[in-house]
Amino acid sequence: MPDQHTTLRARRRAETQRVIQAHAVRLFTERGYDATTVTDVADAAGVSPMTVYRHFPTKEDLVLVDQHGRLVAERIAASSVAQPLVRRIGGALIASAAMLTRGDHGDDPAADERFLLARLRLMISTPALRAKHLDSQYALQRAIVDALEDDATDPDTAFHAQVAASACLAAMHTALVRWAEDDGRTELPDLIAKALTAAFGDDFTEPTGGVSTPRR
Amino acid sequence: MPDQHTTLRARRRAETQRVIQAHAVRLFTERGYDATTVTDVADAAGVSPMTVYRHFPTKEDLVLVDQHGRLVAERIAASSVAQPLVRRIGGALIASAAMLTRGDHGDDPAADERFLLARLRLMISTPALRAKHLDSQYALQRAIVDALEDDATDPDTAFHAQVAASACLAAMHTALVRWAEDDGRTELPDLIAKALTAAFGDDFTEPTGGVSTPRR
DNA sequence: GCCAATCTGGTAGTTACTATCACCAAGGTA
DNA sequence: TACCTTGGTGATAGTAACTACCAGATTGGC
Repeated sequence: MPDQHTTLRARRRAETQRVIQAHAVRLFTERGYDATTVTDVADAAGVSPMTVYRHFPTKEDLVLVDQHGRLVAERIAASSVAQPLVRRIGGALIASAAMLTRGDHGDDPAADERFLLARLRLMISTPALRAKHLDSQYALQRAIVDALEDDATDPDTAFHAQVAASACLAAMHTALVRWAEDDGRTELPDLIAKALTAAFGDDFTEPTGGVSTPRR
Repeated sequence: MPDQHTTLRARRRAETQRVIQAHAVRLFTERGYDATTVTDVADAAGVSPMTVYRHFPTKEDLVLVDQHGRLVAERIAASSVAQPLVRRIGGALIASAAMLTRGDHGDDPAADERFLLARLRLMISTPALRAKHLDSQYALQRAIVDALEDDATDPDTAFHAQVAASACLAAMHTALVRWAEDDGRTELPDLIAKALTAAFGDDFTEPTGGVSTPRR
């Protein structure tokens, strides 16, 4: 079996996924999420409802599926253990956001950002999407804690990591909402940095050498 | 019309709600949330499925409905505007948690806490419940910001309040999860205080010019 | 060209939820 | 007591998100 992702099958699979998701986000934006059935999406994409469910387990996944979690976890694992927790996590969140907004795969860089904004607006305004998105952020929180590699035998250390990760993600989420309300006019990484500074103040802005506390 | 809540109708209504929710949480815990249908709950409670939907708009509400949000918002509104944000919000969260765990309406005080624990365990382990619970926390975040009464004409001030509220709630949620994992053996208010301290350090523990707080 | 793996589509469910109807008890009024 | 409005309850029928389960078509390695 060729582990390359460039086999014809894999390329077709990725392409149909892209097409289905694009039509889904467009229809949801035009007619509303609840007013659009999965069958509508399937018809628009030129496939059967069954195929939609094959690629996206739930209707919500048509909007929520992305690579953000993977990006963040990789950045966390690559970050220096010497830095304070909020700085490690916050830095990874900012860097990942920069990658996402810059657009990853050529073509039209602005199109990627517009698509991201459209998805984000849906995630914020539609209760079902908002709920599942928040749950995926909760999953990301656990992934972050795992990626920190604290070898946390001490329950207090583990608790500290959980708190730091959840608070950082909450701050980022607030920045995301603000970014969407602003129609993406502000730079997202800057907004996230601002949110983290608002939450943690010096603990986030000042790196390791700071006068502030290297506390428990 | 008698605005008292003690009319026969209101009492019966509250009682049926209580009975339905109790049977629901019991069945969900015994058989699992997904494996239990709304009809099962209705049968156990001795009512029709329609009646269940009259009292609880969705299946998730059978577990999620509670008074926590109202408690927190009231405490926030009653807190001193002079205090820093995280302290106002954190204080309200701790005080509300104390009220919830102490049990509010007589009878068996430990029963209230056991019921709360059972609900919380379901909220954490069942994806659908977890997602909607997180979404209700997001709604609580906006309620908190409103209750702060900042008259935030300045968008930066509003942003700061959003960030503070979301980060505090994230810390509280981490404490809730820990509390459930611990089967409620630790005092919940203490856990929340610990989480807030872990997240914000001195910003939370040290009040405006005050000495350190009597924490554990 | 051949076989296994995969993609796709159709049918027939289950279940959460909604809309609409009629029935009956609660509670204030004559 | 008799009446009548209000609101809780229940049955029926319908929508839509899924979930097996089965059958045909296409790809990719031999």
